[in-house]
Amino acid sequence: MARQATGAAQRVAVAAEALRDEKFNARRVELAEAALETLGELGFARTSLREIAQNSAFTHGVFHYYFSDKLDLICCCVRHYKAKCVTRYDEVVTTARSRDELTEGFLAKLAATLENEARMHRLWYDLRSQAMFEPAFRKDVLEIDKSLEAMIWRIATRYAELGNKRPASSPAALYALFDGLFQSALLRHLANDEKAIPDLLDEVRRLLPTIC
Amino acid sequence: MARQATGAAQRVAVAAEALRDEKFNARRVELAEAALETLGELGFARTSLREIAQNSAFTHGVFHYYFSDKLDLICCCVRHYKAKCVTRYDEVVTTARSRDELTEGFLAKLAATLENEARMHRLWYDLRSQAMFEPAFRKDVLEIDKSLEAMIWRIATRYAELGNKRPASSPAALYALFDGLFQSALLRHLANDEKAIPDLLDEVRRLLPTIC
DNA sequence: CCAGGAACTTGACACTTGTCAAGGTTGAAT
DNA sequence: ATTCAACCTTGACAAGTGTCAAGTTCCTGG
Repeated sequence: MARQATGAAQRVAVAAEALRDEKFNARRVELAEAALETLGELGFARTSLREIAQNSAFTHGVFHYYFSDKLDLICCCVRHYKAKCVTRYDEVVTTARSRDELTEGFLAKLAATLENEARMHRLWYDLRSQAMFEPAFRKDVLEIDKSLEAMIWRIATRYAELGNKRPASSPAALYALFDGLFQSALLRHLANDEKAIPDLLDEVRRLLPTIC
Repeated sequence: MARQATGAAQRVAVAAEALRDEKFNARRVELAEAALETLGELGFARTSLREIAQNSAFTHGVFHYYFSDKLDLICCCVRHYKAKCVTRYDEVVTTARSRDELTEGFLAKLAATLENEARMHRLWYDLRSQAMFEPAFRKDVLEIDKSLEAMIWRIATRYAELGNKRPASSPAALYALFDGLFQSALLRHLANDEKAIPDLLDEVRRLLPTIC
């Protein structure tokens, strides 16, 4: 009976802890999301915890309550960013019924991303560069890179499938190609180059038929 | 005669000033080169002027004598870096007498660069990302990017020429492809992935015949 | 209702940062 | 030999940094 009571109490305790953990994690994500605002605005090098706090509804102390240090916070940001990014084109891929439909859907999303989420993406490129210096970032960054490669691969294989073909290059090469084009377009777009987006779209439109 | 004397004096003064300018610029380059050491080691975000000074033969004050501020110094670094980079493959391109020779020469240089100059290249990617946040960097970075694109294009056109063909893609796409592959390989290499370099070489070897 | 702990705020700390002014050193022209 | 400007060093300054400990508020279980 004592044992049973203990068992029940333990179960309750475990459940309570799980709940607390969940709440804790939800808060972490909230804070990470707030941090991403400032990081996207200023970049890694110029962003301090106090600046993050000032551009949010939180005080700078909370961040130390939920994160062991600055790197921990930013790692959490990077991981959170991933979840939002990696499925961006999946709807287009699954709904497109022809090559043209897929092409147009892809291009439209590409343009919209470049237009509306430039800040988040420049942060991604910033953090990926930071990973070359800071080992703590590497695991997460490499993982996200793999996910993005898979994302591109899903598009390419579907595109090939719709033409009864198979992609002519490896996943790595295709990702390198599109990532390189996007990165260059992003920089030009941020430098107020009006032709950045149309040039990217033209390039991709021309390229798609040649990769399969 | 007074006019002649003035003219001569002016010519002397102009020459003296030119000499002074040259010396001044030479010193700037010296300082920039010293700064590149530390920047390559720590990255833009973690590099301070004092750190740069401590890892060099100079005191931190000199840097303010020769540069108006930190951005000025780093811009000078970027510009100086460019000159060293952009001609890396030119010898291979001009001496190669066959496709195979060009391929092997290119791959060898690629591997050597990744192995020996990883620090300089991660700095380049860092600064290119910084340019997305810091307008002051954009002009130089975009210019260097163009030069690198031209460098890749020289390789591709020569490779095509040696097979009596023409490149199948645009300069922008080819640069995006190789830059993307290199960047990914660099990150993996820095993360101690032993397969980073061989994987890159395999990929490029497979890719080259398909781009022309 | 109240004790106690979780959640959060505040202010202080030790340190680093970019910048600059005041001074020293050097070398060449007079 | 003196002078003067170019060159460089030094030390100080204010502003900003990450971190943390002490205190406050709030909420929930008993």
